[in-house]
This record gives sequence, C-alpha cells and structure tokens, in this order.
Amino acid sequence: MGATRTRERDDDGGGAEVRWLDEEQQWAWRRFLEGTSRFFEALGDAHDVGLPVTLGEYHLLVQLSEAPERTLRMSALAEFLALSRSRLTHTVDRMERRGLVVRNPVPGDRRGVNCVMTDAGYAALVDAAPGHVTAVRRLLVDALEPGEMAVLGRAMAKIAATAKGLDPAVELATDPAAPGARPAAE
Amino acid sequence: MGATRTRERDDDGGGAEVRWLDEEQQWAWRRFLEGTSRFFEALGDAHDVGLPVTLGEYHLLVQLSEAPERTLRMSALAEFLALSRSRLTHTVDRMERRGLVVRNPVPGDRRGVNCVMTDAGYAALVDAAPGHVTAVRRLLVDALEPGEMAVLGRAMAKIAATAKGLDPAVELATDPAAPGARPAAE
DNA sequence: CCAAGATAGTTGATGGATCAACTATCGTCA
DNA sequence: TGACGATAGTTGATCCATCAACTATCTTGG
Repeated sequence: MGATRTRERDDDGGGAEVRWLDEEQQWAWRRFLEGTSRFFEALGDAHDVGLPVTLGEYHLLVQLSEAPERTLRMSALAEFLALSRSRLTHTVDRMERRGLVVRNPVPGDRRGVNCVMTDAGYAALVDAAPGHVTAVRRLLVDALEPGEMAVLGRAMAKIAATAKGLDPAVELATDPAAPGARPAAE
Repeated sequence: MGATRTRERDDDGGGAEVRWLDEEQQWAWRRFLEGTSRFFEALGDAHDVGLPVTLGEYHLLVQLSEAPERTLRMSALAEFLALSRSRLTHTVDRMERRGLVVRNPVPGDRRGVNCVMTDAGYAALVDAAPGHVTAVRRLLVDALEPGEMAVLGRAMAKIAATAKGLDPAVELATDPAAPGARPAAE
C-alpha cells in the first residue's frame, strides 16, 4: 500500500506499533480478497441463472435436510449458517412465502420457533443440488490440487475459529469424520 | 413458484452424472464457507467500530494510493476491485460526497472518468491503515502457519482466475439467441 | 416467588447492492 | 463518411442486509 508501506521500518519511539504485512503476506491477502469476491459472484450467478433457490437459501435448506425431522430452531440455524438472527428472520420470511419452509412453535420453550423444511423445500433442494455441486466443483474443488484443497480447508477452519472467538461464542469443532445424516446434498 | 421449476436430470442414461463431493471435500468446502463469512464479518466490524472508512472504501483508497497521480479510471478501479461498474459508481458517489475522492474527465477519452483521491481521502487511508492491518493480522495472517498462508494465497489465485474466466460463459448460457456465436470466451 | 437480566425472535427504517435500461463516446470497416 | 457495434459510465427501481428498538419468555439469585 503506497500510503502505508513507506514507514514499515524505523518507527518513532512513541505510539502503538503496527506490524505491517511483508510482500508475500500482502500478496496472499490480496489473492484471498479477489478470490473470494470472484468466487462468490460466480457461484451466485450459477444459482441465479439456473437454479430455483439463491445460494443463501440453498445452504439453509441443506442444514434443514440434515437435521432430525428436517427441523431446526431459528437460533440453531443462525449459528450454523453464521447469520444474524435478524437476517435469518427476513430470509425465512421470504422462503415461507414461497412455501419452502414453515414455522412451528418449539414444544418446551414458548420463545422458540422451529423452522421446518416442506416437501416443496426438499424438492427445491434436490432440484438445485446438481447444478450447485457442479459449480462448486468447477470453481473450487477442480480448480485446486487435492493437497491444496486440504490445506485450504484446514486454514479456513482456523480462520473461522479465530473470527468467531473474538466476537462472542465458542468453537464447536466439527471434523471431516463427523457422522450425521446423509441428505441429498453436495 | 419455487418448486415448480423442473430441469431434466437423471433421465439421460448417457452421462452428465453429477460428481458429488466426498467427505473431505465437503468438509473443506464448508470450512471455506464458514471461514469467509465469519472473517469478513469480523473485519467489517473492525472498520465499523473504529475506522473512518468501510472495508470496501478502504480497498478503493488503497488502489488509488498506489496509482500514479493517485488517479485511476473508473473501469480500471472496477477491474482491480472486482466490482460491477454500477456498484462502483454508487460507491464513488458516496465517497465523493464525503470529500474522499473527486471525479475528473479523462484527457483523451470523453467517455472516461478518472477517480482521484483527495488529501482528505489520503488522510482517511492513513488513519484507517493501522487498525485495518492489525485486524487482518489477527484474523488471517497470525491465525495461520506461514506455510499455510502461502498455500492459501496460491489456491486463492487459482480460484480467482477460474471464476474470472468463467463469468462470460454464464452470460452466454443465459441468452439462447446468442448473436454471432461467441468464440468460447476462454 | 419475584426482580433483574439473559435469551429468542420480530419489526421497521435505513442504506447498500443488483439489474436493466439508458446516454454518450469511440473504433472500424465498408 | 457514416452506420454499427463495442465500450464507459450513470440512473433509478427493487431487493437484500444491517441495526436499533421492541415484545415475550425463560433463568437465576436473593
């Protein structure tokens, strides 16, 4: 950065020290920025063009498809999808209007709301899955060496844990060896 | 609507089978999703809380700070930042209102518009840089081993290239009456 | 057993992102 | 030269994300 790189050495004695990024770090960081931006744009386009649900809606349906009874509490969904409660409310509003999910009360807790995938929601998921997975393959999995993909996964897990750790909340580690129901997704 | 869309799948005995993701691939893909989501949320928060410009504005200023005369054409900015022209127009509108940048005509091309960083824009960049870099360090660089960071950079470069090359093809698929038959567009 | 605070979820206003349509200029080829 | 398509950028409508404020319920310490 032209503005900031001029004084990476020899700082005046006072003030907070900033450890600037070296060339390689900066290069990697910028590739990260550009890559994520272009990747999600392209993946979103794939959904907009050929699939019945947006990318965000798709991930919501995937989570539901893997849950017992195809049901999850709003708060659990928000946690799994890393969404704010407000955003989830609005998203579920839209999906409920289209008949993809339904809201039910939670049996033991009258504050709670369960989000349940309807048959139409499941059908939309099944409909979208092949195009989605094909796009993820083209844009991510097949674009990398298997070894790179593995490192990427581990690195992103660390990044997720770090970012999560300094907002609220704690890490609930999942592993590639996690059991779980096998839905028709990915 | 929603579930009304039907695409022929699983009917062609010939081929076009979807190659689903295996366990490890799926795990890595989901870490990628979660990691990017949480990372950008946390980094955005860092800007909102303590810094005079948003993350997107910051990157725009960085690009300008590195350009000759602190000046770039709108189209060049859009390319570097991977933004649509429309989005860039609106973003520059807002920044111009705040005095961070100015629009000038491009000397040899009366269609063109140059975006120029003002002194106030430069000051905002200098002001924001330490907090920004510190956050990037905490959330990304220092969260990874140096080797992981290097692999991440290379992987993201490949992803960016792949997504970039693919974008035009999506547009082609949208238009059934494609005029003049695009030459495969990379 | 109740007051205080935590948790769950919604709401509505605001502002940013997206898309299609539009103006204007440029390049080129007949 | 001038018509046509490509390029550059803007506009405004619409949609989505974000935030603060709000209701309602649950939990806990005194």
